[in-house]
Amino acid sequence: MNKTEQYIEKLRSSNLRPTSQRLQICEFLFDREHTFHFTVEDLDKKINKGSKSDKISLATLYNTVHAFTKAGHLKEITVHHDKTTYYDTNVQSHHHFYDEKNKDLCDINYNEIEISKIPNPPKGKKFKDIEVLIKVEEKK
Amino acid sequence: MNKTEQYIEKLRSSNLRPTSQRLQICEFLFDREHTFHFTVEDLDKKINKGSKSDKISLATLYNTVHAFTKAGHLKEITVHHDKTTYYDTNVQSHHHFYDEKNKDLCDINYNEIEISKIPNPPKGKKFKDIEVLIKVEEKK
DNA sequence: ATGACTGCAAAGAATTTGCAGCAGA
DNA sequence: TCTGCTGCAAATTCTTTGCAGTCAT
Repeated sequence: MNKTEQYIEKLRSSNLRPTSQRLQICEFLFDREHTFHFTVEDLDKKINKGSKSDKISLATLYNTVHAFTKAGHLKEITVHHDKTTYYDTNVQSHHHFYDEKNKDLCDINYNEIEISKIPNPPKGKKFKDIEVLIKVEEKK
Repeated sequence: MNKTEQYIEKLRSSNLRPTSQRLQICEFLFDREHTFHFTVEDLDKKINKGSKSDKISLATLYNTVHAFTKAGHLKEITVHHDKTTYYDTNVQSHHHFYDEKNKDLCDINYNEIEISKIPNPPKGKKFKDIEVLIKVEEKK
């Protein structure tokens, strides 16, 4: 099974029609070795650069990213003080280093952080997930 | 020294002129026993409700909140999946519980969470701060 | 008097929405 | 054929900016 077929399968299994736009986006997002962090604007710039035809409209990029997130193929991530939403191709629970100045975001594996003490959730609530953001800055 | 004088002092010490708007905002934000989380929109709604006169313009609210944050009287906080910026009157380093559904945010003291293992920052970067967000949901 | 501050309205950035036409099942 | 998807443009939401008038010092 080649890559394109895999993407078609991925889409089908989430009840998403494998349109050419979505396949193009899949290729861009998932055909890479490492975790990838991006914003919709990044997608727009990278996918729609150059060739005048073949542009994928912003609305479609937003639609697709939302659909992928809902389907569990992408994960929204929180970045401090930043109004634009970032997405992560690493959908497993994990943490991040973040350099606010350079907007430099870097994954931390779940098992690289150990939390030895955690408070009880407020009344009537139960634990769902934990996210650690380690803010870093350049050494001078 | 009464409260108003304290606020005037607070402002003066940050090189901010104690205007009537700023004092009004101080009173609203700091005259409370517990930590307070808010957005600029909250401020607008709560401070500008009712009385037709005396309204503080949105621009001034933004200016003031920014000035207070810069001066260290407020802290910007990150809330997952939310585009509006939240501020916290608790300016010490601390963590949060967050219920995404109800947008319910709750402080966790710094010492209520203990992290026993933490990875080394990426090359050329040094540790600055750590923020833990524990996502919770309602028990059913 | 002289800066700083306020408030309006306009501009901006990021995202969403409505809808007509197109394309995959 | 029948929904779902795309793309355009307009609308929304949150925030910032320019600037003239006002206020604190």
